[in-house]
Amino acid sequence: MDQSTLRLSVMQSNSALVRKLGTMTLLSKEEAAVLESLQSNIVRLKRGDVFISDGGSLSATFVLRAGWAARSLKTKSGRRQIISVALPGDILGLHASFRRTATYTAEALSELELSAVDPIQFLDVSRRFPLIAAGLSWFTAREFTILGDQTLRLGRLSAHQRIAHFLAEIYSRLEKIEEVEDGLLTIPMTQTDLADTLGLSHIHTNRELRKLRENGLIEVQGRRAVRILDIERLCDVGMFDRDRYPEIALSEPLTGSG
Amino acid sequence: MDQSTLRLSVMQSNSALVRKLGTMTLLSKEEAAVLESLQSNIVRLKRGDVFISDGGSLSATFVLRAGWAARSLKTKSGRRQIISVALPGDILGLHASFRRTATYTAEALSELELSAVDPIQFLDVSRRFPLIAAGLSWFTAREFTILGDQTLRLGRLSAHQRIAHFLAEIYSRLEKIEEVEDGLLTIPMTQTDLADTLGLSHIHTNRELRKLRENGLIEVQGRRAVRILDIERLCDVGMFDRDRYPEIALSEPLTGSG
DNA sequence: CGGCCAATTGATTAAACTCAATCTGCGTGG
DNA sequence: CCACGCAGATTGAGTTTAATCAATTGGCCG
Repeated sequence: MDQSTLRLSVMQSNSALVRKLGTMTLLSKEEAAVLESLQSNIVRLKRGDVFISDGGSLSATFVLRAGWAARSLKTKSGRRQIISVALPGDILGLHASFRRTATYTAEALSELELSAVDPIQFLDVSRRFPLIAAGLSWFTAREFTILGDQTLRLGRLSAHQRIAHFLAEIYSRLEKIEEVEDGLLTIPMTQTDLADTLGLSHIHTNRELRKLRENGLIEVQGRRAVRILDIERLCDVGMFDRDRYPEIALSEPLTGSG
Repeated sequence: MDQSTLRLSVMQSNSALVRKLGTMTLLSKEEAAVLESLQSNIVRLKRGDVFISDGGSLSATFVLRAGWAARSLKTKSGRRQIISVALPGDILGLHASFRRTATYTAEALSELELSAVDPIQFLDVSRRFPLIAAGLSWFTAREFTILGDQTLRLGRLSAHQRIAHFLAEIYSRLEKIEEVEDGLLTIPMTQTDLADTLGLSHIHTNRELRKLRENGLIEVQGRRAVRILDIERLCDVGMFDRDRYPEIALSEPLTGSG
């Protein structure tokens, strides 16, 4: 089996994690199988369920198999801020083996399918399969980039720009996991969730969404879907750089293979 | 040499990194020496110098030996947002071995002493010394926590609260590296730097600082120092949890030692 | 048909920004 | 030693943005 065929088979895996890591590194069949086998302990949750609690103990690492989740924090006065949104294939609590206290809350934004993995297994697998270790580190680095972008968004963009920037980011991330069809994004967040992500009131979020609609940038389809009508202009409005999360170049040598 | 004596000697190391890691894991003399030896290539920079450039290539990992640095991003319209502030002992670009493109800019906030380390060396040392690997992962997790707090600060705190929260965080972090003397913090940031960290205009930052002064929470000493007069009230005002960055408990078993 | 959650709209208030001057401390060249 | 220049800090005035308060509407499910 040549490399492109292999890559194809990895991309067809039914594990979102394998598909995602497969876009970053070139996993062997064995590596893909190992990653699959880690995810045997599957849990199903409904919207609103909390599976990691800020300040509580974190005994497992969670792999998102289907659905969306939010990492969030609350001020002492009870206001919620969503730190970042996790999409299928993302990992939460990868650091569980080093710090067994959670520093954020994680909750289901939609119906959720996730697997709870003993964090020691991740360490073990990382030791045995350097490419997986590299992939996981790559993941961590990407999370870092996304958090940086979130900071820029909250600190230096207007409400209008924040929404456009966020939608562009989600578009870009969903695109990579083949979940965009003709500009249609299924976003299982309420406007209040969106507001809590963008540091806005839900009322202001509603009004600014309407402006994006009126400007012909997006079209809201029912309660949980948004069609991006003009991704170029959306990126312009939100000052979002479409090339910000590139795949790893397959020709690029992967260092750190030990 | 018993453990407490060993710990003492590590804490007296002249390398901020060794001191910092030493508060997290119990480093052996050999491990401390290896960490020291990594940092032989020392660079000195002056305020404003950029040593990592967003979008540019990232070929080294930098260890901050003395002085402060900022990770920042710019919007396309040129507005600056400081993502996080790095203090002595912090590491920038630890992911350089996995992603050789920088996703933020790093610049000196003060005169700076840092060492540029070949990222492969970090990988190599991590493989040979599991405790160091654990310490570095711990570092990464802590950076994550700090970024999450920054997000909460920008998204859900008022200008007044943001300043109090940030000062409390800095107090807490400086305290751990023995750089607080009787509440006095040496903060080598201009008010514009502070504003760019907190997502505010420098004018508003100035006014809110004055209010903190008028309320007897802080006292500004010259251009580059702030005395915290009442850390309890400052934490209350900023809704900052003083116990948010605890040291690792020495009795807690370190997993992932292989 | 209610009941409930989410979305929407209007009116008002409050927070933070921008623009426009000063002011101040400090270093430097004359 | 002093005038000058400059960057950073400070203050005032007016404007904009976004939050809050208060209803009302829309859709969906039992």
